[in-house]
Amino acid sequence: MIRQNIKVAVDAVVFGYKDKTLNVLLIKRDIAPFRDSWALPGGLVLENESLEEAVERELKEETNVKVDYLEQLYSFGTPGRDPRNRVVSITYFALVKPEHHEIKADTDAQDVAWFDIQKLPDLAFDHQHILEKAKQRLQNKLTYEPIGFDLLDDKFLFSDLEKLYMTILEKQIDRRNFRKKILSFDILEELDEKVSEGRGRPANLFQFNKKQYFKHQKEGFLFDIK
Amino acid sequence: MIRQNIKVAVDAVVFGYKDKTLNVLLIKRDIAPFRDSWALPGGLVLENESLEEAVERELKEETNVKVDYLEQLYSFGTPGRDPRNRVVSITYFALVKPEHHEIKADTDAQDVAWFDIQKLPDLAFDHQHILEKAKQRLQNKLTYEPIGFDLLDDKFLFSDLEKLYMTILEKQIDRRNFRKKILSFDILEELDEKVSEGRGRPANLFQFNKKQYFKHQKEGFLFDIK
DNA sequence: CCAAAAGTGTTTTAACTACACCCATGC
DNA sequence: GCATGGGTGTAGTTAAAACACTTTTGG
Repeated sequence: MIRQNIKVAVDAVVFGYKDKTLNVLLIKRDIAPFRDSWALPGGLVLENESLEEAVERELKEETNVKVDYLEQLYSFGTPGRDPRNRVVSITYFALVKPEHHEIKADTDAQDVAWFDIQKLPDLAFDHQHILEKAKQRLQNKLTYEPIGFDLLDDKFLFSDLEKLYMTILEKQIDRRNFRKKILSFDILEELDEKVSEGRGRPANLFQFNKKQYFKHQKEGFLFDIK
Repeated sequence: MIRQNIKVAVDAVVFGYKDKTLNVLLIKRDIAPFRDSWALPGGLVLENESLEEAVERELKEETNVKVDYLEQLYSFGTPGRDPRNRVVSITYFALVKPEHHEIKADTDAQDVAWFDIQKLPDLAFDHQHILEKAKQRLQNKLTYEPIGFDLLDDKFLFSDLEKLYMTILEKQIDRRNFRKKILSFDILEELDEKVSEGRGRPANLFQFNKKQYFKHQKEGFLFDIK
């Protein structure tokens, strides 16, 4: 067998929706290279864990975050992307709901923080590039899968969902058409609870019905928001 | 740094369209494990080549095929997927035009062959699973990117394109609506050449105009076939 | 009663679907 | 002249886009 000394790592782009903006979870590196730079959470895969287990372990260790949605994003393996050794990184795309935001730095990290996607610091390695790819995935995915609900609290206002779509897709959306479209999918439950934001007419809370979504999906229904 | 002994490989799912059927390029393994089984072409990544270079090299070595389209598919890394060592495989999705079909077995392979996707043998490792994923990618991609042209000769009949779509998407398509739709994209050139298939009215040859496609794409046009 | 956000319907426009007959050639 | 595949248009239906006023609350 050919002698090969390539390391395998995982990195995660974790998105959270806070204060009406899209945020990414970053760690401040405590070791060289790129010491004191901000970077995506991640690290080497252990001998006997799956790739997903590696991501979840690293996220727990480095940030104390447990994600609500996780899927593989892309693998990066250009020689030289890590100045120490050849490292192939399998990257993941993750979403967390606001209530899980009890972040805490730990292993190999001096600090952990959420960054508004519009106000990012310089990132270590090729992490800027990875983040771009993740952002595109998020934008695409939002239009054909109901992943927006993994960024909101279980109970949410329709206006929050709408703002989330506008923020992430970076465009204006007509309130009436949007509401009509989403409601026509029959995947939301309107709760008998109203919330007042302090001013204006109180709004109704809604809840995503995942079972209903899977049921409709099996019957051939396609979630699709332009 | 943590001791880690995971190998990094690449594997490719290469699709070709022959005799009005969708085919996959497979090799017959000449070494253990799974000796004499059919498998996807691929192998370990060398120390100083990129992942794409590794795929292209392995395809050249094992099958003598040079692909017309290549993109990353997915990475598989479950412990135990290779009985020898832990191997993480970064898999690729590739398309070849019919004229490049001069396949030839070489390194580590007793044989190379095209298999009709409907008549596949048992595959080594988790290659069946990888192939499923590739097939889904092909079906999806065909509807929102003009990759069908990478499976046809440079000059083709409209009926070939139509049959290709029906074969891959596994459904009937209305000839008139399909032609109308594709032509409305303004990405095909109708050539002044007719071809007779032996019987029936001779048909016109068409050619995909990639420049025109990129131009329209920049202007916001979206290729989309239902 | 004023400001602020929530809630709601109709009309116009564009895209998709369904569908059938004539044409050019080889034998 | 007949069998075979190639080429074309229209009407009906459905989904998307555009658009403005009324309601409920807090201060």
